[in-house]
Amino acid sequence: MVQKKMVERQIGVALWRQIADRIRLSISNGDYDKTGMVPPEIKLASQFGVNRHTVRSALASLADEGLVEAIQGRGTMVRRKERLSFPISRRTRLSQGLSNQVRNIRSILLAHDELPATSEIAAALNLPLGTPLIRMDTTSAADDRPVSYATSYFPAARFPDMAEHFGRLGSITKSFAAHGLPDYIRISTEIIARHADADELATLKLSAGAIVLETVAVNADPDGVPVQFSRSRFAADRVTLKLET
Amino acid sequence: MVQKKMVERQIGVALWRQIADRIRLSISNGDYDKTGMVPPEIKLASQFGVNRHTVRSALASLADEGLVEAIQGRGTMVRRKERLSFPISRRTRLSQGLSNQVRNIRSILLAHDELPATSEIAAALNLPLGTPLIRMDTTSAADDRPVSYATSYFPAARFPDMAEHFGRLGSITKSFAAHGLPDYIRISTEIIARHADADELATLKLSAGAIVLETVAVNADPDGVPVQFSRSRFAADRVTLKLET
DNA sequence: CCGAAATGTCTATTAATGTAGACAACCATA
DNA sequence: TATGGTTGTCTACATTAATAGACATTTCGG
Repeated sequence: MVQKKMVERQIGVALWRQIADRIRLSISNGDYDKTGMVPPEIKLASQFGVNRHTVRSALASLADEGLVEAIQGRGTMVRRKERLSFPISRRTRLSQGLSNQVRNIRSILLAHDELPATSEIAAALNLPLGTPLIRMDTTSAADDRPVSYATSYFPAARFPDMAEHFGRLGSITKSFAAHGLPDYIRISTEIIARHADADELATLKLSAGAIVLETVAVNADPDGVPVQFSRSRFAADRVTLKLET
Repeated sequence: MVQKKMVERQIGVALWRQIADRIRLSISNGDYDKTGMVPPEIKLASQFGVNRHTVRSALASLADEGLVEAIQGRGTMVRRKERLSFPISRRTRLSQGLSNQVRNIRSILLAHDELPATSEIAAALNLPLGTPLIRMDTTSAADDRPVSYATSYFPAARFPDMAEHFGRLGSITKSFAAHGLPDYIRISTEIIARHADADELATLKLSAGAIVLETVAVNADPDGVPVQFSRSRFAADRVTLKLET
C-alpha cells in the first residue's frame, strides 16, 4: 500500500524532521496503542517513500525527546504519548485546570523587571502610555516537562510586589490574592501558531524547528479593570488548548 | 549590533526557511510599516548571522508567496501584511466575524458524502455509534485568499439536505436555517497547532512546511443538542484566533 | 551625471542531508 | 537451536543547503 500523505522535498524542512513530526502526531493520536510499538523502520521507510536511514534519523530525534525507545532485535517502543489539555475559560487557572492530568506542576520565575508601558500594552490594560509595569518571565512544567513560557505585565502601582510574591508562591492566582485580589477573569485571548524561536526552544526544551502556540490574554478584576497582560507560549506538540464556555 | 535571537543550524529546518518565517512574522507584526520596505539583504544577513545568499533564498520564497517584491536598485517592498483575526465565541459565525476585515468571503463545498459515526464523533455528538452522518469538506477564502479548510459532520436524520443547502447558500448558518434551525451555539472547542499535510498545503495554497491551526468544535442547538462536529484548519500565518467571552 | 546603495547573477567551495548496500547484533519463537 | 525479523553500524556516494567573493545592473539623491 502506498501512503496517501507522502513527505515533501525541497521545502526547507528536512525529510527526517517531517517524518519525526508525523510519527509524533501518530503517537499522540494513539495510532500505535494496540501494540505500543512504532512500525519497523523498513516499513516506515516504504510508507514515507524514503530510505531507511532517513527514518532512523527521525526516530533518533524522537528517542532524544524521550518519546520512543528503540530496542535492538525487537523494535521501537512508544514511551510517552501525552498531550496535555489546557483549559482556557473566563476563569483560567493553570494549576487547577491541569491538576487532574498530571502529578505535579511547578512554576518558576525566570526574570523580572520594571518598565514603562508600550503603546500595545497600555492600550490593552487601558493605562496611559508609559505607566510603570512589572514584567515577569515565568515558565511552568508539568511532571518536570516544560509546557508553557509566559511573559506577564502588571500595573506596578497596584501590584508592586508581584515578582516577589510569585517567586515565593509560584502562582499568579496566589500572588494576586496576596495583593488583596481574590478573583480575576479573562477578558480577551488571541491565539497564533508559529515556529519557536531560539529562546523558546531553550526554555521549553523543544527539539528545534518545533511549533509553539502563543496566547495573548488580558485579565481583569471583577470590576472589569485590567490587571494583567500576558503572552504565553505552549509547546504545540504537548498541549491542546481547550476552550470552555 | 548582534541580533539576540539567532537562527539555528542542524535542526532539520533550513536556514532560509527559518529566516523566511521570521521575516513573515515581522511583516505581520508591522515592524516594517514605517518605510514599507524590508531591510536590505546585507543587513538582514548580518542580523541573522548568515550569508547574503541565504537571506536571498528566504526573500525569494516570500516573493513567491506574494508577500514581498524585490526591486533592483531600490530594495524589497512589503506587498501584503494582513493577518485575519478570527473570532471564536459561543456564537461563532464565520462571515459575520470577518465581514469588517475583508471585502468578500467565499465558501466552497469541496466534497460531501454520508457515513456512519465513528466512536470519536458519536461521543462528541452524543449519538449511538454508527448513526448516519453527513460529512462535508468546505473551504473559505477571504478576498480570494484561502483561510480555512473544514470537515464537518451533521446527523443525517435531522439535516438530510445539509450539503445541497450549503452548495447553494455557501454558509453553515444559512443551511441550518434552511433546516429550521435559526440559532446554534458552540459548546466546545479544542485547538492544536501542527505542520500542514500535503492535502492542506494544496487546499489552503500554502508554501510547504507551513503551520496550521486546527480547531475541533461541537455546535449545539439552543436546547443543547449537538448538531455539528467540525474540524477546521487555518493557515497559521494568515489568521489569529480571537476568543470572545 | 557621478557615486552610494541596493538587488541580480555567476563561479567555486564546504557542510548538511539523503540514498544505497552490506553485514553485525540481538530477540522471539517454532 | 535454527530462522526470520528487527535495530545498530559502517562505507561510499549523490543531492541540497550554505558560504564566499566578484562583479553587473538599477535606482536615487546630491
